[in-house]
Amino acid sequence: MHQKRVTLADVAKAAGVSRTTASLVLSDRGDELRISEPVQQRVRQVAAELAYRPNAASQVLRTGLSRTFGFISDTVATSQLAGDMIKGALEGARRHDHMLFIGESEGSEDEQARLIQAMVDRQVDGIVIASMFTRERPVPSGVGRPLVFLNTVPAEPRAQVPVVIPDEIGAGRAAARALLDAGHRKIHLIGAGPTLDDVPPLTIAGRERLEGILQELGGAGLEPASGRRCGIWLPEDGWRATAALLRSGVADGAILCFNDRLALGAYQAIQEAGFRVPQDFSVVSFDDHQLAGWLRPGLTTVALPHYELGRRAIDALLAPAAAAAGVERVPMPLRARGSIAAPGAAADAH
Amino acid sequence: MHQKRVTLADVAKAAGVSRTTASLVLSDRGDELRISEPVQQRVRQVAAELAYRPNAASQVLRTGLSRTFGFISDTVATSQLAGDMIKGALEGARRHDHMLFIGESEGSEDEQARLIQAMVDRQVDGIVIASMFTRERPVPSGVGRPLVFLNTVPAEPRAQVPVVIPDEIGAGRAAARALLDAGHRKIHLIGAGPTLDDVPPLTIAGRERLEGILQELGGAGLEPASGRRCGIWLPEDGWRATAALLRSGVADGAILCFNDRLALGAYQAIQEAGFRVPQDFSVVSFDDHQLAGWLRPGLTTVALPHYELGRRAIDALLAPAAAAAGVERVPMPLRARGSIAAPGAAADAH
DNA sequence: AGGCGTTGCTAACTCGGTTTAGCTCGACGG
DNA sequence: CCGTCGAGCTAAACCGAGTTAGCAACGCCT
Repeated sequence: MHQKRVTLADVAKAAGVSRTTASLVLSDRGDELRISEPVQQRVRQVAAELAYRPNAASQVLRTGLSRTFGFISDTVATSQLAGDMIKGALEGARRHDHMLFIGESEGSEDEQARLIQAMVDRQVDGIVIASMFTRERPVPSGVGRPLVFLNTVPAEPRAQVPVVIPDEIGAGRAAARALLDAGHRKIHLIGAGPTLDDVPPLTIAGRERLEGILQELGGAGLEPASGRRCGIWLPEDGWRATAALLRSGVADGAILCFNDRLALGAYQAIQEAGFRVPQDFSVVSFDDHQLAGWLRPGLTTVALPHYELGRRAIDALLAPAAAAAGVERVPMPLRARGSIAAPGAAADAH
Repeated sequence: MHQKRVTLADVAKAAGVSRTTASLVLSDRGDELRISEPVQQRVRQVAAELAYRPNAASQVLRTGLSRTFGFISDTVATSQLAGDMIKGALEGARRHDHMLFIGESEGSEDEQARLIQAMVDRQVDGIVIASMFTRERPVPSGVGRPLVFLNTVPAEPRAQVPVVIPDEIGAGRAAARALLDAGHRKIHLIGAGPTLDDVPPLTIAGRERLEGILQELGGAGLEPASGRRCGIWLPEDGWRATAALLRSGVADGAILCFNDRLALGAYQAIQEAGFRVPQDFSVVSFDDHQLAGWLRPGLTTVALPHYELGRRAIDALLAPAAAAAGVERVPMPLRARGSIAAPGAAADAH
């Protein structure tokens, strides 16, 4: 099956030159080392005719550079979000003419260590350690290659690792601002809040989104009208919290969900209670899950820039160490769809 | 940054033996080539103390085996389905102690050729060519490595490529059977049908699912009560088709959607028209998108076994060529949730 | 004529493993 | 006392590139 590959020696022989000459020409150092133009042309032509391709293993062995990156995430399958992050990383790798190894640690430090080891054995030029939701992780030691944390914050405060994370505080502000701009003053939080103490544990996104929200509301002299913390942010949690909110007598206003899955639950509860989005309730949330575009009406949401995150993480691997160390916050853009209306829209319509 | 790695020569010197001996011991050929037990122990201990790791590039160069597979899909990000497939492939690779390169061709044959080239340059031991929805693709030539088509059918009928695809016909039967078993006789198709001519172009899944449905209905002496072909299978298409169905006067029965996104649209149309799932309409579909578990009621759907597909594709890469050539159909299991009830359930409830 | 610089190319070493062929030493048989 | 055999190990070749040091031929200058 493995047919014989054409080697540099084959090209050299066919072109009637030494391996050295062939190597120099094909790595574009021919001019630098004064190989005559006719010889260069001949070598190039022969190489093309024989469809010569250098053996990467050999280049790696000699140069120590593999044109390869590693990408380790704690879980790949959670959603298309992970896919987008990988997609961004792939594009980043492509731009630098690298290939990408991927691995999944399932959250296990042992498995992660195994993957790092396997990648380092293969001489990767750098490794991205990614999480699917923003959280703290210890920095693996003794890797000996450039390392970047993606959507992940080093557990050690003074760690010298470049970090790429979404700007969740800005996102919180943007979500709140969208509702304020529409004229809303009664804003109910689903997922966390109303105060900074009411945040699910371990989630950095939750805390920072809430910070941003409170900042922006505070700037307008407001506080959340209510807030309900959910331990996990699944649709059913959003449904439950929203149903409780409606049962408490709230009949209109704005609902700010901490992610799109919660918002799906909110939609369901609102519809089941006979209210409508956006006439009775404006809804806004975070993530820009694929789902957001599928709901009726489309869900306005602050997008997690997964693609950008992936791409920038790869770029950070190649940045000079001095420039790279530090936290890069990638902006989260608002995706306006149809779930926000001015308050009182339902009354106006009558 | 790249600290000096410990090499085999270092281990050999520290253990006071030759590189040959160290190599033999560490590749477990020590007994075979009669290296004495004390020497073996010393070599192993020194290797462990120095944290010796063989340089994969060098092994690849010598042996031609890289312990690496390639996985090329046409698109990664479409949904978590792709993620599951990759996850399965990762698990498959892990079991064989391989790493996984991934690449995305975006549907371009040129880009795919580039990726194959880059992977072959890196001496991968095999390549999986995957599609995110089942379709025909030409078989790349001259790869010189084992190749497996995943969720992809060779355009050339006589191509010698192992193929791993989901059993869509069985899935069609299972979906229809689930409705028949609940007592339904009036089954409306959303996405394709009512006859085999009414299938969106290029989608093998559509044709085969329909075949299975028609087979199973035919076995019960039935035909679809109606069928609506949709060019694309997005929620909005499902919403439009279902809304049209309801406007035509249909007020109860069973709706069989060709995928979960269409089913989401169907849910929306049903709810907006004031009907309920499953009391007025039973709904069943295909894919087991994450969404299916989030809907209220949960959507009963025939799952695409993406994880299994990915895993088996990797296994097929390592199967002996004779055994591997041919089509492997992976079963699609029914995920029963709450969207199917007996017909007339709404009337009974009154 | 001899020395010097330039042009154009190559021999030989290197990376870090695997593998083949063979060497050395002691025991044993005849 | 010599030859043979097996145990236990190693020298050296090899995989396919990149890289360093330097050689041969030629022209030019003095």
